Amino acid sequence: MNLPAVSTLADLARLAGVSVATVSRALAGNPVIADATRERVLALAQTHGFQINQAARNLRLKRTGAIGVVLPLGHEAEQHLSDPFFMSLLGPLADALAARDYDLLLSRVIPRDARWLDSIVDSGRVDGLIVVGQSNQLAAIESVAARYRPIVVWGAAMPGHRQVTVGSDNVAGGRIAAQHLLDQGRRRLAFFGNPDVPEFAARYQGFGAAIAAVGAPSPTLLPVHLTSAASYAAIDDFLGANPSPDGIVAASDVIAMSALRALASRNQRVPEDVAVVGYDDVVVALHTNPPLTTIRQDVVRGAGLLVDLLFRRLDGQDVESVTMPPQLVVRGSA
Amino acid sequence: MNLPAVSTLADLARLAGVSVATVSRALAGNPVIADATRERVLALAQTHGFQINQAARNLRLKRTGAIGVVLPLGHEAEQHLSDPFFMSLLGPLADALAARDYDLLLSRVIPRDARWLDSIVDSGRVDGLIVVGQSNQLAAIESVAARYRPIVVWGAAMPGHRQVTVGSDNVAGGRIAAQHLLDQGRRRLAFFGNPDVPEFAARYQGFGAAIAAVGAPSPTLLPVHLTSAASYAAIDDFLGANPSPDGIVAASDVIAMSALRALASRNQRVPEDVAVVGYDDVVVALHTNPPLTTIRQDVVRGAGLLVDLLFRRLDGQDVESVTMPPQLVVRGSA
DNA sequence: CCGCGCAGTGCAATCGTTTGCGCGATTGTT
DNA sequence: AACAATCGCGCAAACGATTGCACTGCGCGG
Repeated sequence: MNLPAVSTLADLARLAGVSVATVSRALAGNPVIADATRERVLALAQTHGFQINQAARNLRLKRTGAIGVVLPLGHEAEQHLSDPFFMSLLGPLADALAARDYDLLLSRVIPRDARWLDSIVDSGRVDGLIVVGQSNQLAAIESVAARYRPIVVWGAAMPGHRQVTVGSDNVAGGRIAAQHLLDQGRRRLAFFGNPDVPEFAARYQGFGAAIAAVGAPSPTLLPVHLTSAASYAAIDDFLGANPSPDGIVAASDVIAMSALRALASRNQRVPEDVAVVGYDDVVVALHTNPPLTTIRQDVVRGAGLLVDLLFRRLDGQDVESVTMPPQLVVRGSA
Repeated sequence: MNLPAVSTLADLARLAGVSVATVSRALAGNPVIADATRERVLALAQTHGFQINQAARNLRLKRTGAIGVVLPLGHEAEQHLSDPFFMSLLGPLADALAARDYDLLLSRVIPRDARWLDSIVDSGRVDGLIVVGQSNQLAAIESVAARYRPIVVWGAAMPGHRQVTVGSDNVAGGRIAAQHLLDQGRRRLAFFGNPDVPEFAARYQGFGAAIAAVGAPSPTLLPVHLTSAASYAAIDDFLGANPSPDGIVAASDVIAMSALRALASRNQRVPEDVAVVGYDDVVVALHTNPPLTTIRQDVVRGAGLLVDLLFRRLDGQDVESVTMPPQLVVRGSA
């Protein structure tokens, strides 16, 4: 069958013997159209594989039909790919946006000046923005959030800030991780991670609180960077220069993996000599040796919430940041 | 300064005291406009931060301004996030497309029927398609490529096929990996990976050829799945039921990591008892214990080439598939 | 001095949808 | 039976940019 391509409402209107306006309303499910007419139009659209022209639609509706998803690479600009955890948010985000008939416009940005976010917002290419990770760009995000409604952020909720965030309860996560180590009788604990990143700061805070609560010695903080090479070097140096802790909480699984490697190279057994807890439960956490005990964040739910809140904001609603409970996944490393 | 928002060509035209047409031409750099006029318009656009309305522009130009990037999840539909290697292509792709002023529309698809790709192509939301990974969808891709020009694929070049591909030379990669093991005197080799995936099949082919060339015993093929859980189980079963190989080439780093873990649980030392070579050099390959020896593919160059070829096809040019040389990265595991 | 060419600009149609408004036909009310 | 209140649908004006064509002056050759 070689049907003539029907690519516009006008084509469809001609076939159905009605006006363009009627076709438009029929497809939109506008109840003012008679059921019989609607069915006829819908059937024709179906058989001819009609797809509406989004550009025209968006123009008329004064929207772009796309949501920008931006990955700020604030720390470690030289690293050309971002955190595996953030990448794992991407898939679920794509799905959640597709479900609402919005496109996902990906851009990853190395912030070079203070106005990088402004220029994305003002580009007019997106109807809203999802920022994945606060990185060290809290101020830039905050300044945009103050003037631009449709923006939501994956990260830590900061009291007093205007940005709407979705994230797991990092304080609780840090506390749970520390508690897991304390429960095993470990007392010489260390935290590996850069507290300039807000999420990490919160994890460190919970970590410290749990330790203080049981009166254990105050922990060590090693502010390692996120690139593999740098973090490994920092950790290796640390282990060489200090008496080894008997428990480590890493701010991310990638850091935890660096720690595992550094410990192995110094013949420290995990978990016997040193227990290690990661954070994120990225796919490969299962594959380390030993498999990584870690704090899981629910990316699917997180992605759903991000999209949900974003559209509520587009609707003009005022919404609250959401923090989800993290979950301890016990494997071999602690 | 509180300038009135200048959001359309008409606004700008009013300010410049010219017509909309002139502004349009000035911004487009059309040489028919007097230099003085062009400069004036450009200056005004600059100071008022004018951004052209893409929806209107795209409608008029009958294009969408977006390139679809699709990740087919053919094998292992239940896995909700795709291969870390493919994710690592995403960033460079976003950059390369942004450089040409195209948006990157992300969609990941679990192929449920034979026409999943057709429906993306016919949706009219994109001007072209980049398919990242052939998965087990070679036929579906081929059938679309036969009727739709602007599509390029990351994967293996298949002689006689119509799809234009960019990828590393998987046969060479497999050969290099095997050769590296053979050079160490290892002879009882195994390949872990599902040859239904074209890239993997090519790697296996090169692997086998290198072994045959030195007259070593013919290798074992274990067609493991890509999900972590399944691959670990399959490898563990295999190691339990068979005499252990002394060298393993995995079709991907993720599989290699499963292998490392399974070997560790059976107290096999790596690389002393068994050497393991991975494929892809994903970020975490550096963090395994021992660090993974692997075959690196150049994602940045690959992304650039994909975009390049795609736009050449959009231009109507005929282009050839490109295969890039892979590179052995020697670390601790082999 | 007339007319022709050309540089520079404006007019208006066009891309495909959405939607306020108006109009005829049908139905319901007294 | 007359009139009002629906109901269903079409007309036409947007949305904002691009572009073929027409138009206005000006310089210049004949």
